[in-house]
Amino acid sequence: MSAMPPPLPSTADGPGLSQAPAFSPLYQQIKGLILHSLQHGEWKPGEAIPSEIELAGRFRVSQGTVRKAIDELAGENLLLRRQGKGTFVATHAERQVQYRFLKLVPDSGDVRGEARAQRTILECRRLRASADVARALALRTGDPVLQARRVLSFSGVPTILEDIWLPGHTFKGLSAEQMAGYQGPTYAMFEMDFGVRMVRADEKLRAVLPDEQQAHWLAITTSTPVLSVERLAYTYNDVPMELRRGLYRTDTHHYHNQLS
Amino acid sequence: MSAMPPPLPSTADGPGLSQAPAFSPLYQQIKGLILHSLQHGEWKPGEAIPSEIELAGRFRVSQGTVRKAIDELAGENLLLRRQGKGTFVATHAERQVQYRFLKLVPDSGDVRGEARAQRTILECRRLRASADVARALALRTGDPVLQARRVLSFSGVPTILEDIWLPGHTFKGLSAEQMAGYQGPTYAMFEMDFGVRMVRADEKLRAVLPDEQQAHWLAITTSTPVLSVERLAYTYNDVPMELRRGLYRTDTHHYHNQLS
DNA sequence: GAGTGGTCTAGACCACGCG
DNA sequence: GCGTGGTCTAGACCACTCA
Repeated sequence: MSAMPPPLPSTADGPGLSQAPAFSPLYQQIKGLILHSLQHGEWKPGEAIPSEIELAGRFRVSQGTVRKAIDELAGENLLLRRQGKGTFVATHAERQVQYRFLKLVPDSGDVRGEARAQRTILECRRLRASADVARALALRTGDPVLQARRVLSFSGVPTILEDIWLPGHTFKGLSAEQMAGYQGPTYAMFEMDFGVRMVRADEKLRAVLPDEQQAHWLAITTSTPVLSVERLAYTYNDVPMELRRGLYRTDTHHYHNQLS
Repeated sequence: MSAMPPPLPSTADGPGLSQAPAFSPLYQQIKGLILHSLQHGEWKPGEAIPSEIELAGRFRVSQGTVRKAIDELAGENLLLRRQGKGTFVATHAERQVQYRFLKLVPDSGDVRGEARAQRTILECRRLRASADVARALALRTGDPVLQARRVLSFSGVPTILEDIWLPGHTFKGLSAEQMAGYQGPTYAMFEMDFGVRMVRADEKLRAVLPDEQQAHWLAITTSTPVLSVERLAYTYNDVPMELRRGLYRTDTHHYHNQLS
């Protein structure tokens, strides 16, 4: 006999969901439901989601349970809590967390807001996925993909040369003008124009020598080592959505990583 | 009139602590107290700390408040929770999180437990801090420091060459035998023998060419680019405790980084 | 079965932002 | 002054570990 009636004892489901396996705490199920709404664009990047109390009512759970679900989503940078205002869908357009995935910083001074990058689009075309690109993006070889090549310069110095591959299906209609013209992070443009939000990414780093062409675009010699950065970026649910292969000059910048 | 008497209204202090500035939640103060005990070795790495209920009693707060403090410390990898068993002081000797700070992984297969590193100590001596080393370790130029140089090999292939600088005062008596003989992570040895636990670190990465000597130890040519990794590791309270300058071969391995 | 961490609830109050 | 998130409490029950 329980003095406090738990509306959803153990693995039961009020909101309309069921699990088979081990045991899923209520707040995890709530988290899943919120995640589902995020994926399906019920609330757009930058917008506020309903208040904790309202969500608690909707899901028939206590505010504390909703809170724990939101806490985790905020910890994963999917939501952003602002005391006194509400909880918001995170976006790459935020002033504070702009270029969250770019770990290259100038050797002197850490002020990233200072010298903003200038973009030069060298190429932007649609083609068929090669075997390795297809594998990375979970496509089939020959599927349509978009490829862009660009140079990022800081204070007029070309510093990053990168190739970007995107699934052609999702990014239908992306143009060089769009890549060049948008003010702010490219990932913010992806959110605005294609409803695709990059949530996390894996990077593989290597030291390499550039070939003739690469050296040319970076205004260095072929005997200047550069940092090769291969990034695979994911949207919700661990779906890979972008492959990037970049070369970073590290004579005036360095790649900064925080371990904990 | 409050129906529930909060023993420490707002910024008051039960456990014996006071703040001047803005406003410090109770659980933050509790966190500080636990942190203090960790720093002063009240509980050693690997040991269990008192149960939540016991700590709640000691600090005269509710279990929930202690829980939130511990949650944050666990999130920072200072504590490790194990359901049914207790909460433990984190250590670099844990099987699962061994080499947590080493981000170099073999290109094929991610099984880090497989091919364990073989250490070769090339050098281990005491000397006086140069200006840059002193600045990094928050010492004064000329202060005693320990310096070690070693090669890490995987499957017999020399892959990492690194120099390590440590404050001579704290690591008095560290010998080459100790560096070479210890089984397991070097950071675990630091915990055991010197009571120093590395808690977080910053790394700066660059692509460089090795000089003659470096190339020799890594069994490569001077025209093979390598990854330069400068690491500054901190113990509790953001006190810098170790400077490492490593060169990583990236022909068979890569530096893996997870962004989120 | 005792003890530990993990979940869930309900309710009170606080800090913050904004009209 | 209201609404939002943030803190704190007290208590019940669940899941896990180990003797």
